[in-house]
Amino acid sequence: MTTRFPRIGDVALAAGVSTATVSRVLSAPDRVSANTRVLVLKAIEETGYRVNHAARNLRRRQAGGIVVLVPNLANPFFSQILSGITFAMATSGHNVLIADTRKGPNAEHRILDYLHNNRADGLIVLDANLPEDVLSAGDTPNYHPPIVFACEWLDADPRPTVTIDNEAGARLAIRHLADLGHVRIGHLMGPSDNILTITRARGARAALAELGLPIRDDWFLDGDFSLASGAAAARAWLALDDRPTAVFCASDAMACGFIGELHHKGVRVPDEVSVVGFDDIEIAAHFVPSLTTVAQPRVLIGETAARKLLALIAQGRERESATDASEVLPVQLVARESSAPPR
Amino acid sequence: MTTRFPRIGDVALAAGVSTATVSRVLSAPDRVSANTRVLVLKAIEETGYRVNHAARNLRRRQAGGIVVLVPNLANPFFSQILSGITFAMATSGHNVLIADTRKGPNAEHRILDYLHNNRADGLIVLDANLPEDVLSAGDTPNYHPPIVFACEWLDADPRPTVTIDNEAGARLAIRHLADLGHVRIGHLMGPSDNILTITRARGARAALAELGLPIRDDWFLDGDFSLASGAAAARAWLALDDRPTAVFCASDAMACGFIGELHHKGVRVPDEVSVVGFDDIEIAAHFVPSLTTVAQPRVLIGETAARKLLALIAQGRERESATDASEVLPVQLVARESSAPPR
DNA sequence: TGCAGCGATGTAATCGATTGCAAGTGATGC
DNA sequence: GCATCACTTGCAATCGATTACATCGCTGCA
Repeated sequence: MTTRFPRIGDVALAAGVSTATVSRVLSAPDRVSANTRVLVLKAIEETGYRVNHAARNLRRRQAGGIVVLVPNLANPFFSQILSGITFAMATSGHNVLIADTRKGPNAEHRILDYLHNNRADGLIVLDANLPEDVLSAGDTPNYHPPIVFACEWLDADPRPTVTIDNEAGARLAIRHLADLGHVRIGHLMGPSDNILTITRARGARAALAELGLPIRDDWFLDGDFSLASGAAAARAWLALDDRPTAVFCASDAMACGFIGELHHKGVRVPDEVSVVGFDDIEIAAHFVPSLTTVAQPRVLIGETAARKLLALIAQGRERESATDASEVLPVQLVARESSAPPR
Repeated sequence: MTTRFPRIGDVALAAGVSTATVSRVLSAPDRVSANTRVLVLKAIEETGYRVNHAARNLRRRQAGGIVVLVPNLANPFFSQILSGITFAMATSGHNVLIADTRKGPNAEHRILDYLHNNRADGLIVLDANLPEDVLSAGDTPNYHPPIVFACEWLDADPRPTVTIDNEAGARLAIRHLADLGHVRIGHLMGPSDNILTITRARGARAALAELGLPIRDDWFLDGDFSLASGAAAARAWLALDDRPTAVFCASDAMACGFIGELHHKGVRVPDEVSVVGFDDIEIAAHFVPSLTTVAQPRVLIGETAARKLLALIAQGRERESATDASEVLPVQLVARESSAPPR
């Protein structure tokens, strides 16, 4: 507390140059001669100088950070995506703020705060099911920083997205079960208004149709991606008169909840019913039984979204505008113990 | 892009007052008369004004955010702690930056960046196993923002901590197993240099001693809190000539990995061995079998740590200094299927 | 009447870095 | 020998909000 932080002026003094030169060494080193550059760097070292980001951001008219909107931080599926994002952002010097859109009081208010209060230079949205007005580009468009959607997206929205091929993923799952010999295949879905739910269910239906297998509405169970909803679906499955011999779940969490609850009720997987998940979260390989699932390149999704956002931010500064909107990354089926031929 | 953001001056103009008054309405409303206050608020509404945080932070000589250092974001154990932290911080207007200390390239460098580069007004550290120098208070103490340790801590460090009673938690687990009739009890530990590993192992040893049960070094298995290390420990357990009939694992993740691997090898839990975990992560209740474990009040831990940090930050500004350092929160045993009387 | 005291408001300096513009230097070309 | 150009560097305005200090008007009391 006794000594102040060194300012850029202190460095300039120590190096015998102007503050402008010090600043250039920091943000445009090639605009400074090699000699003075080492001089300044030595002075920075000696004084222990650190840039004051508030001052830099003020002058540069930027926020210095981006915000990631996550529907549920507790879901381990997202953490690897975040990993990819922070990795890509670290090199650009942007802070990464993570906001859980569902948890905590007045979550919606917090998000609007991020959106409008120029706290962020850009947004990565992993939750497309936000209240209408929150993401509507219509009102006061100049107040909105650039947005990239990842994983989820809004259907007729022109903004860039980074997604996986959900229909293809669902097809992989259904075909895998069919290949094992299943002909009675059900699907445990996510929340009905969710784009992932829609596309995965569409893929599942399409695959069933192609294979000439029955598509029965009572075999399409409702869930919300959570463990608890998987358990609830297990009870619904047990209550069916005429049960499918295999269930494709739209998330690994639901698959785990489903299997866990069945186990409680004395039903064995895959002996009595095969289960396939979606996401390949870390525990999938360690579950009992280990979970057959559709794997997503999560780190890559995060990295790609981050890079896209950085490009948009840079564009905004140069007042250009042209980004090829969407990127669709591949998925992969990982076969494990939870799926087997029907009895 | 055409129109600039309204500045505080625009609001002042619209309300017919000075910028000082507008600023006061925003940050000290009672220093302004009720009349002008409504006038100013209306003007803010009309102009759509938002404070520029960079300018505010610059003038107030603060960073406007705190950083949370997490050892592994992918571990769902941490997300609820983060939930508590963000909740408490939202009301204070601080941004919350989350940094994974283990993942990504040059993680250490990133942390030092946070620490020294006045990006943060304070730190919450959930990972006490950082490189020595990173957290050493010795060098250039005035460069360090206040730090609160949560969950983990450094042993002879005077800085405030928010923890649980790890020894008591371990005792609960051991006693539970003993109550079920187990006399041959092992312990799967975390990384050897970790304070949680040390205290939990100490509690386990103490409980075994009190109960007059054998304490055998070959029954203390090595792990690192991860799923994979739990699986490895299962193989180690299988390789023992003389096995314990129950294993207390220092984390739920390891317990799941342990059980999963045993299942692969055809060993049933709890029939052939009972397992108790630690943490009570969400999946514990849904695992097969559901996991007996020691539950921590995670949201409370996060909230408490956040409040403590805010107090420290406020203190720093007033140049006082007096915070009662530590807070120890209670734990609770949750009995489920993975523990049962020995055969 | 005069003055202390208080509440409300305005004036202007300040936080610390960035950057447009201009000036200085030396090299190159004709 | 002079104009031109590239390259470095410095000067000083600027980003937008906060706040110490000054001012003003009013009340209440001696």
